[in-house]
Amino acid sequence: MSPRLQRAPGVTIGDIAAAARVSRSTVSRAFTRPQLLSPETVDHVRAVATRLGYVGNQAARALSTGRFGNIAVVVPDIANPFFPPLVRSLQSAAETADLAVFLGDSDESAEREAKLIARLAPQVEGFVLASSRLSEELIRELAATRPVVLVNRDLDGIPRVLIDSSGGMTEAVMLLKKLGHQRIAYLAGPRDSWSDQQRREVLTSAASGLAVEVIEVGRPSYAAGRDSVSAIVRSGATAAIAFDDVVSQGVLAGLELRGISVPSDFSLIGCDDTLAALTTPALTSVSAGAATAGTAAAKLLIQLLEDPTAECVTIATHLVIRATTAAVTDGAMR
Amino acid sequence: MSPRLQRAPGVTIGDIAAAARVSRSTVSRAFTRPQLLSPETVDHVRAVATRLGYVGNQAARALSTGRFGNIAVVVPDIANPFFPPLVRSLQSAAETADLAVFLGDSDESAEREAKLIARLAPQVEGFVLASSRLSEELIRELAATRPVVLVNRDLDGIPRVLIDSSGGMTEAVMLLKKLGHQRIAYLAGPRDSWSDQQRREVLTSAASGLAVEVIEVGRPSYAAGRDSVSAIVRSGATAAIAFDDVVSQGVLAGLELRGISVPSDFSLIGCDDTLAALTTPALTSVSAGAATAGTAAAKLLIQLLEDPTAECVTIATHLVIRATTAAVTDGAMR
DNA sequence: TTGAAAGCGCTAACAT
DNA sequence: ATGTTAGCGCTTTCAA
Repeated sequence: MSPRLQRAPGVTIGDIAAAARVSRSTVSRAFTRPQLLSPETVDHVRAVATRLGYVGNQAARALSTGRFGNIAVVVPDIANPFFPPLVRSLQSAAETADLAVFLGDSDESAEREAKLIARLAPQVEGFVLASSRLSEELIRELAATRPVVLVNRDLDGIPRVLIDSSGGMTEAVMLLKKLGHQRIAYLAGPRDSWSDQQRREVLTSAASGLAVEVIEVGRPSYAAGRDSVSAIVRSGATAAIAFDDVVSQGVLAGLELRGISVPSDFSLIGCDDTLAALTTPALTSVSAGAATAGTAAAKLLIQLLEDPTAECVTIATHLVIRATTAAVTDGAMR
Repeated sequence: MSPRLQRAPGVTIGDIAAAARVSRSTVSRAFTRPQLLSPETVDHVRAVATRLGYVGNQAARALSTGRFGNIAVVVPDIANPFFPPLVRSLQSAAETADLAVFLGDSDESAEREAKLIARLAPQVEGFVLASSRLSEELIRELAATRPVVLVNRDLDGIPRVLIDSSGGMTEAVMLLKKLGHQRIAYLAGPRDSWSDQQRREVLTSAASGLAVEVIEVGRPSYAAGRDSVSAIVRSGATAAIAFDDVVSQGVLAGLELRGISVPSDFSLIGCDDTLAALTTPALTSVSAGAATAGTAAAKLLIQLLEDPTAECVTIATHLVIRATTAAVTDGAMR
């Protein structure tokens, strides 16, 4: 049976007190500190509350306790397929702890992110900042005020969930090497993205014996990927790893446009495994477990709310091989 | 143990009043109704407030005014690519009106949706319910309480944004007919989805001279689409329209698996245009303008907050032709 | 084990 | 144009 929705005037503690013939403090205690009451009283009050469809007024509670029961998650672009699974699992975990979640979309802008945070700050217990574009200074300033959990941003001393690309990226490079590729391209993501920085590093260090051409695509998008193909061709690479699956799809389209077939003429690997399993051909991708990260971030924040001790959670990645990688056929792109 | 110590250290109106040597109401008015005050007073108070780093306490404001400055958007599944663009544009429009937005993900469950709503209700001005799974009764009960805007749910008298598939669906059928198809399949969505109901109706009425085979796939997913291919083959259809792009991708994969090429052997059309433009091959799809709907819903709700008059906004769809449709080659599937 | 009463920070009559 | 006062719904001393 579905819970009843709150009625227009709102059922207050006073209403319950009257109906249950107890004082308002007793009603309050029945919910917040039931151990102080006799079990019968607790049961009775709760039964009445349920019957009346009582839902605590968070604003009033917050005013009294300073706790809001809300958290906020801020992302650069909820339409980027990396974030929805993260937000989804985040909200699910928050719900379990009876926390409501605000969503902020900064549109990849540090300025909008700051505004969003300022707007939300007065009514949330804490923040989850995913792929934050904010300056380190601003983040530290915020973190000094209230619990903050970072996702894919590595700031020492601030609780964070890091999706460690190194495993998957290394596997990707190894695979490409094994398949006979000698020159590969990396379609790089935004400069201020921690994930991108990490991927660049891993790539160059794992690529011994392999030439890596870094191609900047700016804001990662399908169009950016598609348009980067001329640069890829120019580089002479026979395989590419893209910053994410969206870019990867764009590259795929751009290659097909030029008559370059994947995987027979060219091998392609994406990252994050967001679109990869949902497309035809299915994309080889570095799986990032965004959903896992969302849950981890929520749990970390919830824990932080009680015990403000910094922590860092790392989530491993691995390569998921699908239809877009193959051995070089004649050693070079046609 | 004093929970009050956890309250965020904040500068209050009282502090400003003392520092500025005016009453608290003057301080309040300097922010909410400055036209009632002398310009000098306003400037002075605001200067002091800024110097002290004053940030209004939303909870207190809400408790006093009954206005929260928050709205909530509830979706069945934020990971479904239809919703992120909607939520994104919704939040953007809300931001313009200085409204913060809560996100609820009901996981396709009416019960969880009701819980979410009950939890959020005491701190939001209004709701946007996208593809709500709630019973009509519960929705009406909620709508009696506070402004509610429905997306893709058609309840008379309740403000709603309807993405009208009929235009796009008709175009799709016409195209298929023109291309020489005589028997097409419709991969149907969830029974309780308004969009699906509308699509079925349009399909059967627009398909004169065309045999339409309706194939139920249950909860729309990639796997469901892929697994429905045997039924498609059995039906003898040479083209298919899928309930959404995710199903469409699944069908595409299933067809390729059986050696049936799209579009040379089979024509495929998706709906919603979510994944369609981001994949290779790009998918022909009935564009649904989810982002437009999000903006429309936000605007409708904002308008409703001032003038509670019901309204219904309809958003037209059209067919976007991409690489997955073509004329029948030999009149039947190989 | 329960009740009475004092605020939390703010806004909005009602005064002046 | 500005001050005074009374709450909003809840939690939490302090009493009983």
